[in-house]
Parts: sequence; C-alpha cells; structure tokens
Amino acid sequence: MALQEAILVALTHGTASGYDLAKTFDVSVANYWSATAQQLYRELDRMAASGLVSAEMVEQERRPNKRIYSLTPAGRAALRESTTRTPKPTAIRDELLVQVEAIDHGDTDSVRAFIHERLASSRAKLARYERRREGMLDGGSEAHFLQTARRIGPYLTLARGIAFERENISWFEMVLAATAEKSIDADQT
Amino acid sequence: MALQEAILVALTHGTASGYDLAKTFDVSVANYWSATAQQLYRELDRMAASGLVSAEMVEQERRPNKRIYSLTPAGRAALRESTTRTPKPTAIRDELLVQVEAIDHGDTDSVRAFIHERLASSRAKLARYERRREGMLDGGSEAHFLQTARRIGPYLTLARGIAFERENISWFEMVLAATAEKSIDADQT
DNA sequence: AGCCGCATGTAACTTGTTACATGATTTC
DNA sequence: GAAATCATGTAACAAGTTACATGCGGCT
Repeated sequence: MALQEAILVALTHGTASGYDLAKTFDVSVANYWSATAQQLYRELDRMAASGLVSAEMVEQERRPNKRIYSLTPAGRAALRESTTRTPKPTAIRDELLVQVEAIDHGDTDSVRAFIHERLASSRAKLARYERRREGMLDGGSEAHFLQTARRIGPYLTLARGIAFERENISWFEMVLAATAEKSIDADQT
Repeated sequence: MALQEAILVALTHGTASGYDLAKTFDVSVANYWSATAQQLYRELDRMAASGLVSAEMVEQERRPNKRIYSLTPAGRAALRESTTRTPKPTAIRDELLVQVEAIDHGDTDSVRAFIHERLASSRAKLARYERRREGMLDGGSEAHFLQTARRIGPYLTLARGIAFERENISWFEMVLAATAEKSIDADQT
C-alpha cells in the first residue's frame, strides 16, 4: 500500500509521467521509499482504474507519447486518509549487513571491498542531499525554514536521509578500521 | 537470497529449530534482516532439500516435536561463498517516512501520534541493544574487544543497530518539535 | 556504428505478508 | 477459565525483481 501513497505524495508536486516518477523515485523519493519503473507503471494503471489519479495522453513529435498523471480529488482524499492509518514498523534490511555479521566466517577482503564501494556511494548521496538542503534553506536557518515554509514534509524526510547517510559513512569507516589487520591489502580509505 | 544467508549465519551460533530462529529474528537478527516465522519454515525446508542444513527430529514429551537444524559443510561453504557476491544497494523504506513527507497534506495529529509510538519503541530497542553491547564488552573497551574477540561480526552489526535507533530518536524529536505549533494537543514527550 | 535517453509495456518469477489451523501445557 | 508459550504447517495473496521487447532521436 505504501507505494500508492508515495506516488500520491509525489504527484502533489505536480503532474508527472511514469517515466518522470521513476526518475524521481531514484533521487529524492528514494529517501523514504524505493520502487522500480515496472512497479510504478503497474501501480499507476491500478490507481487510474480506481480513480485516484487521472491520465492524460500527451502526443509528442520527436519523442514517444506520454501518459501524464495528475491527482484527482479522490486521490487527495486518499492521501489524507492514509496518514491516519498506523504505519508498519520498519527495520534495517541490508545484504551488506548480513555479510558483515558473517565476516568471521566469510571472505574478509571481498566484504571490505563492498564496504569501500558503499562508502563511495554514501558520500556521493550525502553530497547530493546536502546540496538539496542548501537549496531549500536558501541562505536562511533551519528554524526559520521550519517556521515559515508552507511545506515542511520534504525537508524533514531529507533530514532523515542525510542523517542516515552520515551514519552509514561513519559505520563503514569503523568496520574498515576493525577489520584492517585481518585483511591482506592495505587500507586505502 | 539474503534470507538464506541470514539463516546460515544464525546457525553458526548453534543448532536451532524454526521456532527458535523466529524468536532470534525478532531480537538480534532484526538488526540487519527480518523475517516472519512462515518465511523461515518455508526457507528451512528448501535449504534442507538442497543440503545446506540438516534436520533432526527431536521428540519431546510435554511439548510438540521439534525439527532441529544444523549447518552442513555445504552450508558453511555456501555462507563463505555468499560473502563474495555483491550485495544489493539498500535504502530506507518506511511507511512513517511517507506519512511525514505527506504531513502538509495529511492529518498532522495522527502522524504525530505515530511518531510518539515509534519514539517509545526505538527507546526500548536502544536500551535492549545497549544492554547486549555491555554484555559483549564485558567491562572492557571497544578497541580491546575488536582486537581480541574471535567473532566481531555480531558486535559490528549491533553497533549499526544502535546508531540507527539513536538517529531515529533524535529525528523523531526534531519532527515533533517542528510540527508542534501545527498540532492541537500539547507536546508531551 | 553503437550507446544513451526517452517512454511504455508484458510476462515470469521470487519474496514477503496475512489468515487460519492444530493441540498440548504452563502461567495469570 | 483465559491467555500465553511451544511448535509446525497450509493456502492465498500482495509486493517486488528480472528479463525482455519496441522504436525513434541525439551524441560521440
């Protein structure tokens, strides 16, 4: 169900095609939910059938035709109603964590290599998020933004994403330090 | 696939029944992977069929019979091999985060109530994790533990869990503060 | 010549969730 | 007497993943 809600919120920012949403879900929405393009196309179909979104075909000249979706009043109502339903508890689910748990029975060097990869990708994500944050704050303070902005939801979830990536980075560094002696290759952080 | 590996690591700590694993997956393993009892029973069946674990029927007098699973050499090999396969990238997936993103279009008071609930459960989890950490360290320092323990994987994943819950707590507090004026009820943290 | 971006989709498959069933024993 | 714990399972379903297909335009 949460995929539906994530799509509904995304559409509050304006109309979008399935393709647009797929890109959005890769950057900003990935902060709190993720989905593949195929899931989105399937879900948008269903939602159009149940009247939560309306689809308008837009023919383009030098590009394939688009199906532009927008929120209907029913969609807005569903979104509002969805915030009153108890959200499922969440936990971390990460294959890399499973590997780290198994590190004493596995191949330390390859796990360390995967951590190096994640470290790079977390740093890149963090940089992107922080640029977005700066853009939102627009020179002002966080307190000022939170008091005056007409929408604070996207800022709050972005803050969660930033904290998450910071934590990832420092945990990765800790794991690399803790496994350094057990590794053959020198530690190039 | 990761469920399989999570089961394999869990069994490195000793033999267990499906029921035992279900409890384990609710407490410690939930740090990095989660699964329902049904998933475990299904997966254990498959793993027994493919020879990664062996099942031994244990008849009990005042209790239902157990099926006790243990790792086979093939299981150990599969676990080791699994640490060389690239883990999938992960992201946060949380219905509550979707609600917060939608908070400006939803029911602020009920979202705030859900945050209060999560806050309580994160605090409880954190306390449990920290007790487990103290137990592992056994009075010594972290550095000492990491240098001398024969297994550091479980400590490292526990550290990730602790950091995650700490982050949750401070983010929840931030969201409550940021939405306080918009709420009807006073803020009882 | 070949790859990337645009834009949508079908189909098959694997995972994860929910509901239900059984039946004895121990604890409140 | 009711609820929780022990212990396993079936069945149906929902959600998520992977592979593949199409076809044009622009870039290198």
